[in-house]
Amino acid sequence: MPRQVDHASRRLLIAEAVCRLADERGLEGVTLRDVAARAEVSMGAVQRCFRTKEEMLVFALGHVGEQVAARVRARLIRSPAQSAATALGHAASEFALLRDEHRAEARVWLAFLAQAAISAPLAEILKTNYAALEESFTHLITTAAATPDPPIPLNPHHEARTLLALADGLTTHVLLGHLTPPEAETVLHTHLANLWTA
Amino acid sequence: MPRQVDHASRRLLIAEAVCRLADERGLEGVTLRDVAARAEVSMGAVQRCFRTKEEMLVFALGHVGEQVAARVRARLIRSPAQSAATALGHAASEFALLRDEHRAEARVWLAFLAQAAISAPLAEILKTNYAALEESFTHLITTAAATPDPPIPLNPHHEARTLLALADGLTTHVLLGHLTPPEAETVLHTHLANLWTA
DNA sequence: ATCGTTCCGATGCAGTTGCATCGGAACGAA
DNA sequence: TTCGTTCCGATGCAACTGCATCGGAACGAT
Repeated sequence: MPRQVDHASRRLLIAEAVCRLADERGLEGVTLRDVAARAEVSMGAVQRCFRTKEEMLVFALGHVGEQVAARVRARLIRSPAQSAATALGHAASEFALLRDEHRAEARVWLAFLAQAAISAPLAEILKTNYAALEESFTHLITTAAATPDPPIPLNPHHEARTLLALADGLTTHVLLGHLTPPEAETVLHTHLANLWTA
Repeated sequence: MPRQVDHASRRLLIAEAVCRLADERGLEGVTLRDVAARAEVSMGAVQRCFRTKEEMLVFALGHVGEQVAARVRARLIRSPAQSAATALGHAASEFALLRDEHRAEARVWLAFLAQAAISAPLAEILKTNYAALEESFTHLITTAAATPDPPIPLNPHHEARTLLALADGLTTHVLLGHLTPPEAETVLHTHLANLWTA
């Protein structure tokens, strides 16, 4: 066996570079040369890891999706939630990428979102991610609605969709500067609060 | 006075071409040559109307924004609303671009949204558009909340923001195929219905 | 008819792009 | 060590990009 290289970790390295570039200049500013430079590998290495540019982008999007999902999960575990309702608040707030330190991630997400409207493979990945998130939210809402006495009559699946769309919209509006992160946070939490009092 | 050309209408013609291309291939697939071909003018003509490509894109975005705003306005006038509440429902549904025939417009909107995260001039235009929409919604909500007896205690400005973000998120999710247009429509209208019963 | 101005379309150009190619370095097996 | 395989980095290349340029067509004033 000749020289062997850890492809998996190199792919991750490249995906990170793609994200940093997408954050700075948008997805159309991502070129193979720049990615290679940013990842501090040669272009040849990039080409060996991914046959085409699109393959690289698809992998990078998958990576971002996992990061977001992981953060939501981590948040749920870290604060084991006095109640499902607060857990839901934490998860939604985490997903909405409202905090400044997630601004880069949010921009990458938006860039991929727009690209997915054109590229079917990207859209497929995003759909999978959204479906998973929707299910998580549905589950939390179901629990939260059943907890109090009397239970709150809600359509969990439906509310999960609402929450997901609202969070996405808020992320976008914060990125544009139409809302500030605290404003968006307020909107999000008021919406959740209204759920339990409706 | 030598040969004169209607610049304004030509700019509109070109903006339309930009939109059709952005719908098909995304904003990064929009090149001066293709725009010229699609608008059935020469590249020279495009260059005379807009000094740079960015200037062209900015104008095109302004055009789209006006179209959307005009549709919302038209909808409000066409059905002079038995109540402010139903008027709001119509306006929001119009803005969310959920119907199939607005799919192209929604894709263009999303493409510009992503670009605006990179380009300050584009972001400026979008912010203006959103601010105007937010004010319209605020006004409608104020009226709707004051109509019944007793009045409904709401923060109109706040609810307008929520509605705007929700509509945007729904548009995105429909474009991705995560939701179908009817599903999104249901989410939107349920949210509105909950407003008046909260 | 002639002129002067405005506009047009074609072409040129330097810079980038994604991808293909290839000689040689790196490394494990013998 | 020697060989065989795998990987690497540089380079090449055709296509495409936005923008500049320019000769001439179109057209109103004279």
